[in-house]
Amino acid sequence: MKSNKPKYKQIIDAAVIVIAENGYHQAQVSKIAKQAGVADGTIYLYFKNKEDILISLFQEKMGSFIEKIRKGITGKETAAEKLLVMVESHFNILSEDHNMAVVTQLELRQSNKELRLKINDVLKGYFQLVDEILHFGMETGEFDPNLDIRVSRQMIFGTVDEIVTTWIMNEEKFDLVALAPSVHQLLIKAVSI
Amino acid sequence: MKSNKPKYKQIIDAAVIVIAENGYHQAQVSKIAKQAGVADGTIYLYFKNKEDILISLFQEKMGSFIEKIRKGITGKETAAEKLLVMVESHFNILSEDHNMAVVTQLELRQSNKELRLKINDVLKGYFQLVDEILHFGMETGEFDPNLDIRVSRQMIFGTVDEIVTTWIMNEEKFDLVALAPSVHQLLIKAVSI
Amino acid sequence: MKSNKPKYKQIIDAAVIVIAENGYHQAQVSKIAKQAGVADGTIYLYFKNKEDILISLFQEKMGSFIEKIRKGITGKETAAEKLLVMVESHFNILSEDHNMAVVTQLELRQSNKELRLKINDVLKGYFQLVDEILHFGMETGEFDPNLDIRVSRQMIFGTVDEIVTTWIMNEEKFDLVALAPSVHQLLIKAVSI
Amino acid sequence: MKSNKPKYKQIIDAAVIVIAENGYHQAQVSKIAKQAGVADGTIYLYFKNKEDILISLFQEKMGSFIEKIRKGITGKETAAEKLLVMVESHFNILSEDHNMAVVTQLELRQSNKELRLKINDVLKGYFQLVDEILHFGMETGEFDPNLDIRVSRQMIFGTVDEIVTTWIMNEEKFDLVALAPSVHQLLIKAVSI
DNA sequence: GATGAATGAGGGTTCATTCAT
DNA sequence: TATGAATGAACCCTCATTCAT
Repeated sequence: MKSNKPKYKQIIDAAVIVIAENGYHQAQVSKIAKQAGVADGTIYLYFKNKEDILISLFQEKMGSFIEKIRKGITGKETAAEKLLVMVESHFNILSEDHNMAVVTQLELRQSNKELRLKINDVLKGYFQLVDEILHFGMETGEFDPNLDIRVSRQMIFGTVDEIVTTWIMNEEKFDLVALAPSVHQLLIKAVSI
Repeated sequence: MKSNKPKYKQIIDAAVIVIAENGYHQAQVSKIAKQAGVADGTIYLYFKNKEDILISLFQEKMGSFIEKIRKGITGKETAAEKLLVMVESHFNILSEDHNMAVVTQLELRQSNKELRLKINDVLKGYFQLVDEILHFGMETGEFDPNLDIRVSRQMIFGTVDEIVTTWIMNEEKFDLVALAPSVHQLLIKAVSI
Repeated sequence: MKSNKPKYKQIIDAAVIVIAENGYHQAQVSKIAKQAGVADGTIYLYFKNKEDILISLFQEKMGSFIEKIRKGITGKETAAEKLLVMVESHFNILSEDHNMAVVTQLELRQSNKELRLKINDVLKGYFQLVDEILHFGMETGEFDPNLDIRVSRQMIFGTVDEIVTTWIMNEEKFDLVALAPSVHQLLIKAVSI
Repeated sequence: MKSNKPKYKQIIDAAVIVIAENGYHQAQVSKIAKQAGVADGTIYLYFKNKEDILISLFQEKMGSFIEKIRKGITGKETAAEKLLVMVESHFNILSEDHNMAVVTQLELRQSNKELRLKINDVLKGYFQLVDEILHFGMETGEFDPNLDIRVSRQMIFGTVDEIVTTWIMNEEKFDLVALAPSVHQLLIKAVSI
C-alpha cells in the first residue's frame, strides 16, 4: 500500500508527530524518516537540512492557520465580531490539533535564535491580521482612534499566546475554546473608546 | 586579587554573562566555570547539575525582580497606580540590565519542557503579584467585579512579556520604559468596569 | 544537439573534467553523470561501479599516452635519443593537457590501495617501454652492461614522475618541457658506463 | 597497569598501527582511541581534529626520520659517502618499521590535497638535506659544478621514493637495504662530472 | 574544599548503487 | 537503452559529569 501524499507533506506531518511525541531535542532526523515511512536520505531530497524541515513545517502550518482565520473574519461586519472570530478560531484550531499546538507553542520555541528569527517572519502574517482588524475598528469608530497600534497588537497576541501556552502546560485540562468570550471581552474593552 | 563573593553567586553571575554573550546553546559548563574563575568540577560542589544552575539563576534573579516590584507597589493607594508601577518597574529593571533581559526573555526559553515547567513555578510569584493587584482593584471598585482573574492575569503578563520580548528581538532599539503609560492605559481599560 | 560520441568515452571524458575541477573526493558519480549529460543510472550500463570508471579512465588515457611515446621513440637510432624523446614526450603531453596531468598525477593517487594496485598494472606498459630503451642501450653499448634494469627503470620513472608532480603542486609555474634536456642529461650519465 | 607514555605519543603510535592495519579510509577516530587505550574524547584534548592527528604523526615521524639520517651523514667526509649513508639509512629505517613505511608511503598519500600540502611542508626538511649534500659535493669537486640542484634533488628523492613504494606494493618481498649500493652508484654517476 | 584530565554516548548528513518505469 | 527517485550505512566531534589527587 503506497501513500499517495507527496513526500514533502508526508515528511512535514511526520515531523509534527515526532516532535510532539518526543520533544524538539529528541526529534532526530532518523525518527522523522521512520515516521514518514521513508529512508533517512530521502529527507534530504526534499529539505536542505534539519532546520529546513522545521522552518517549512512552521511556514506550512502557520500559513494555513492564518488563512483559516482570515477566511473566518472576512464576512464579519464589525471589528468586534472579527476579533471574536479571530480569538475563537485561534483557540479552535489549536484545540483540534493537539500535536500542532504542542509543536508551535512549546517545542519550536526551543530552537536557536536563528531559527526563531525565521519563525518570527512567519508570525508577521498573523500580526498583520491583527493590525487589519485594529485599523478597521478605528475606522468604523468602534475602537479608540488614538490607539497605539503596535502596543495593542502586542497585547492581543501576547494575551492569546500566553493563554494557549498555559493551557498546554496544564496538559489541556480546561476548555480553551470556552475562554474565548471572556478573553474577547477584555480585549474589546481595552481597545474601545 | 580574589573575589570575596561566595562562589554560589559568583557562578550564577558568570552564567548570566556567558549565556547573554554566547546564547543558551553555547553556554557550556566549562565556559561558565572559566568566567566564574573556578574549575569545572567546582561547579558541581555548588550545583547538582547544569540545569540546577539555570533554575537557581532564574530563582535568584526573578526573586529579586519580584521583590523590587512588590516594594514599588506597596505604598500606592489605588490598583491603577499599583499596576502602573508594576509595568514601569518591569520595564525599568529589564531596561537597566541587558544581560538579564536577554537571558530570561530569550535564552532560557530555549530550554526543554522540564526546565520550563520549573521556570514557570518561579513565575508563579509574579502571577501572584498580579492577582493581588487585581483582587485589590476589584475590592476597591476600580476593576470589574466579574473579572475572570486568571484570564486577566494572563492578559497582563502576556502583554508585558510580549512587549519585552519584541523589544529585545529588535535589539532594544526603542524606549521600552516610555511605553509603560500606553500599555498601562490599555490594561486598565480592559479590567475596569 | 546530442553528442555522437559513444557514451563510454563521454563518461570517461566527463570524469576527467569533474575530477580535475573538483578533486578526487569531490567527484561524485552524480557530478560525472551530469557533466556527461546522462542520468546517474546510465553510468552503470557502461561501468560496473565507480572504481571501474577510474580504472578505465586510467587505462584509456595511459594507453594513448604510452602509444604516443612509443611512436616518438620508434624512429630514433640511439638509446640516448630514445630516452630524450621519452622524457620530452612525457613532459609535453602532460603540459598540453592540464586536466589529465592533475588527474593522473595528483587526484587518482588518493584512491585506495586496491585501486592503486590496478593503476600500477596499467603503468607496467610504461615500465616496459623504459626497460626496452635500457636493453637497447645496453645492447648498443651506450649503457652500462651491468645495469640493474629494475633499479634503473625505477630511477627513470621516479625522477620523471617526481618532477611532474612538483610541477603540478607548484601550479605549473615553471616550464616543464624546458627541463627535459637537463633531466635527460642526468639520467644518461647515470646509466652510461 | 598504566602506560607512562604521555598520551600525545600514545595516540600517534596508535594511529600508525591502525592506519597500517586498516588503511587510511578505515582508520576511524574511535579505532585509534581504542588502540591507544583512551576514550574517543580524549583524542580531542591532544589534537584539534582527525587531520591534526595525521599531520602531527607525519611531523613527528618524519622529523625523527630526518634527524636520524642527518646524524648518520654528519661524520662522513665525502659527498658520495654522505649520499650512500642517506640512501642506506632511508631504506634501513623503513625496513625496520613496516607500519611506518606503509603509512607514509601508501596510506597518507590518500589524504586530500590540503593535508598533502602540509605533508609536503614536512618533506621540505628532507629536500633540504639532499640539497646540502649536493652543495657539499659541488664544493668538494666530487659533483658536477653545473648541476641543476632542483632537478638533481628531485631525481634523488624520486628514485628513492619510487623504489620504496614498489617494495611495499610488492609486500616487501625483496631486500630493500640490499639495493642501496646499486641505487647509490646510479645516483653518483648521475651527479658526478 | 578545589582541581581539571578523562570519559563516552549520540546524530546530522553524504553518496554509490538499485530498480521500477 | 535510459531514467532519477529512493535507499541506508557509516563517522567525527561535543560536552556534561566524574573522581583521583
